[in-house]
Amino acid sequence: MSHESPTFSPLYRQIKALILQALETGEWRPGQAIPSEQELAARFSVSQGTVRKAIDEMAAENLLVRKQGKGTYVASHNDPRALFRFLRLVPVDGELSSPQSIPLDCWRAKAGQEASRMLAIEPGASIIIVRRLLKFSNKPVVIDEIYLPGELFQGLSAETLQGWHGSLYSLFESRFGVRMIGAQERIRAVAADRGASDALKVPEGTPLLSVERVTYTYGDRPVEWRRGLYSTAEHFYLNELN
Amino acid sequence: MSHESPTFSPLYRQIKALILQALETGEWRPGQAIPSEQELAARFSVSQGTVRKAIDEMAAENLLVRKQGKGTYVASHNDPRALFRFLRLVPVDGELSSPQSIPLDCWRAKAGQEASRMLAIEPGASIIIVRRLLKFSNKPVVIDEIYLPGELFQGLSAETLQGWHGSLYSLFESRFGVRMIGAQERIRAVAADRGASDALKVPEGTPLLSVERVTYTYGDRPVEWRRGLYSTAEHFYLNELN
DNA sequence: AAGTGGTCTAGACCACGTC
DNA sequence: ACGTGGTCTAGACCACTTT
Repeated sequence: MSHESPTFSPLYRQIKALILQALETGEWRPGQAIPSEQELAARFSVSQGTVRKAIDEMAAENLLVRKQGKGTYVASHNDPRALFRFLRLVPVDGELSSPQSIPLDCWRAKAGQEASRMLAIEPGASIIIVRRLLKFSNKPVVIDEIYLPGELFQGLSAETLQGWHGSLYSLFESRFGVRMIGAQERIRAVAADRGASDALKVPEGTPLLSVERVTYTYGDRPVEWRRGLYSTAEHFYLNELN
Repeated sequence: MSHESPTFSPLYRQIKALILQALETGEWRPGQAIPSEQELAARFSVSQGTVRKAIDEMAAENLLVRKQGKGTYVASHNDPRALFRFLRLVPVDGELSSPQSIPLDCWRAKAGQEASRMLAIEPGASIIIVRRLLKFSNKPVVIDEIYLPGELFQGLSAETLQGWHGSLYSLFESRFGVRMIGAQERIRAVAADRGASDALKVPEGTPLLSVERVTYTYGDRPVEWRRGLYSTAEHFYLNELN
């Protein structure tokens, strides 16, 4: 194996890229087991240790999940543990309960300047906008406005959302084959306007968390842009720094 | 090597614990190089690969920093790269500039209920309280109130803070031997009270981010509790979700 | 018993930084 | 030239799950 200098990429990263590619093309689907390390080693003609290192990195990135004695699985948003990876909201006191997602609106539009920049699509391209409410213990806590590229989410409608019980990302994954694997959130404090005050049942002007999120799929391609307003009277945004 | 079942801990974790212990006792200090993998392998009578795996984990936890060709170093808050690991504040537009820390007050007190719970010390134990302002490009952006266990930070005074140029954590590390290695932040939105409005030069009632942080040293021991109020007019809190 | 991931070892060689 | 971390291999054995 020759290791040419400027573009040197170790073997295990090339293997990683190949596995990634198989995930992207849907050869192995979320929730399913991928082939064993031995099989992959044979397939790619490398040692098991090299496959192992590739998988190690992907497990650290939450793309794969290892289960000793069973196998290695493609991570899925159907797994309830995955929910709080993207929703870092915790009640001030009391147990961590699962929220209920209530779709309010869903319509099509053309991408404006901001949406086109955030989603890396042409201005004027088709987008879908979803507004939805998140309730914890039957109390409204988050109001979200979500922008999706129309091309990837063809057929998404209010009815689709109504009929789905589970997280949005598990819907996107199951119905549209779009897997969210990372995101960047920009957080500020804002005053509740009329709309937010109505939806969240708080007085106008109440300080709220504004959480702007760009979500990425494989290859760091942005596929969702959303803005959430969080009522932090009884919840807070929890962040671990390591 | 026998691997008794219920309390089984792999060898590389035991090595990790030993290295951790050496860090804790100050055998190797922040910024310094630790012995080479070969030396450590000899010292602990294991293979280099086992030491390597222990160090891998500690590098992933930002306790050690590997530098190919040079050696492995103890992570330090003197390293300017470490600053934004704990200060996730980014200007809306413009370059990422380093903030200026301006100490306002520093006094001793007895731990109340909340401080004693957060710092895991006895109620009534001695604590030190610091108030300080953070300026970016000479504009006030963050006002912090910081609670420290008096026992660990004996001799910390307003003069100490005045004379220090660098981050607080690099001061704590250099002068008091206390290394911050992780933290948990609870974020909410609040309205600026009189004090915050004065310090941050914003109208009373302006929505601000309230960031409560508990910071941990080795062994997950809490050693700092602080509350910051962030003005998010020209900055936002940036969080990466993976 | 068989198959999976997890650990541990030993040795060879490569890439990087320093002397 | 030398020492450091980084990669790759091959083989042995352990722990966990399923058959």
